[in-house]
Amino acid sequence: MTSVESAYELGRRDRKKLETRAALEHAALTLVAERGLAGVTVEDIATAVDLSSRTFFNYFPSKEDALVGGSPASAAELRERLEAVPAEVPVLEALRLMSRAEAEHVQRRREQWLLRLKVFEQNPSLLPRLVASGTETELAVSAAVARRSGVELGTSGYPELVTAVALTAFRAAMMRWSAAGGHPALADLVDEAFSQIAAGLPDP
Amino acid sequence: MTSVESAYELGRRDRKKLETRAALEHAALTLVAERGLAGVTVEDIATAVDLSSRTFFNYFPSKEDALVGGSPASAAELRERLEAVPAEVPVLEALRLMSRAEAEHVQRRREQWLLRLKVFEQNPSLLPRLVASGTETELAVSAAVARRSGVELGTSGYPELVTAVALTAFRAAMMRWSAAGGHPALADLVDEAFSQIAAGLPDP
DNA sequence: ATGAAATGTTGCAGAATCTGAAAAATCATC
DNA sequence: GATGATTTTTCAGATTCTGCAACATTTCAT
Repeated sequence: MTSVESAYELGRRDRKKLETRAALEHAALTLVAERGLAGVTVEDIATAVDLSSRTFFNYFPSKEDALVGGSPASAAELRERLEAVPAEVPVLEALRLMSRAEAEHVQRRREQWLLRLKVFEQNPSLLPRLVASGTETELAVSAAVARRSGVELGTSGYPELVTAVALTAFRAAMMRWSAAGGHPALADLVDEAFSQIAAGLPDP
Repeated sequence: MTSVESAYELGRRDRKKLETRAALEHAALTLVAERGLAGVTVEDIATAVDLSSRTFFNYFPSKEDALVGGSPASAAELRERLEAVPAEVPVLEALRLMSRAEAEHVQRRREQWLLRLKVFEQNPSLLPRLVASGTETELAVSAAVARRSGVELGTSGYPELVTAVALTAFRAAMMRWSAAGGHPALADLVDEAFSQIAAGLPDP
């Protein structure tokens, strides 16, 4: 819970910064959910939070980035979660545990994530960005996987492959979760996906 | 080979269109490889092919889309390749065969794809787009998978998962191929990735 | 061959995105 | 409170992208 604890130690300035960022994210999501991606300008979003549009760009490089928001977790957090799993645990299982933890984190921000995923469904051009946020983390995670499995990055391709597949499974579970209105427990869907993968994805 | 055969039947107009499109793609790739993404404007690209920038936008909605080019294959082509595989073949194996065919197609355009992948490595902000181009196809393929495996889309999540994992494996193989300078046969790398997945991604 | 229809290309006007630089407001600290 | 650091704002400007109308080329029927 490093991130939460350290939040207590922030001064007014940084607290406001986080607030502003969250407010912009929220405004962007709700506005785009209402009017669609093309129906909302950065100006609109900024005005909704009573800020100048230039300030918006101090927080996000583009309109789309505000919708993606902070990635589900920072690369560092995921890596920590992975490294917290004992070394005897097989790699895929370790990635499952990491993903479960992440799933619970997402579920804690249930409403926000369902809104986000809904926006993404309605504006498919955004989907790439969602994957993009994973791109940075994918590197960090695959590096950790390489260390754990004693394989060098860029040789066998194993760390890259397991990592990519694991994150893909996580994303698939999120989509399914969203499509089901967020009713099932996301962690269960994650487990299910990993089970199928561990079994080699046999015909159903 | 439907696409090739039908290409013979194109009139001058459509032939020119394809040429123009390819020329724009090529110019975009080489220019960005030289100067970086930010160092190239749409104006530059259009001028390099002696077209107005307005015409550029008749072909591609954005600079980035010109770099991604036509996806490795159209969704329809992939679906056809998948449907060409006998129904008795297990789903994952069918997807492997489909990916192999695609790999050979990419290898036939070796230089172009290596350049593209190099540009993507140098401009990580583009990576999402590469995956994006897969997004459309992912839908078509998962629909075909659903039909083949007799499962409805959006219920078990199985078609979506296998499809996503298969395309991920393909992408991982392409990255590895690119990192290795395009020397190994892409089809072999694809096979290897699918083997590991079929085995449940055990520790190496 | 010729003319009408369809389609491709271009220039222009204009909205929206995004960046740099400097002034103005706000916050931290002493 | 005064001082220094950070954030927000204003402003100018480059670039991206879209609609529209004019013009050029290709296609097709005759």
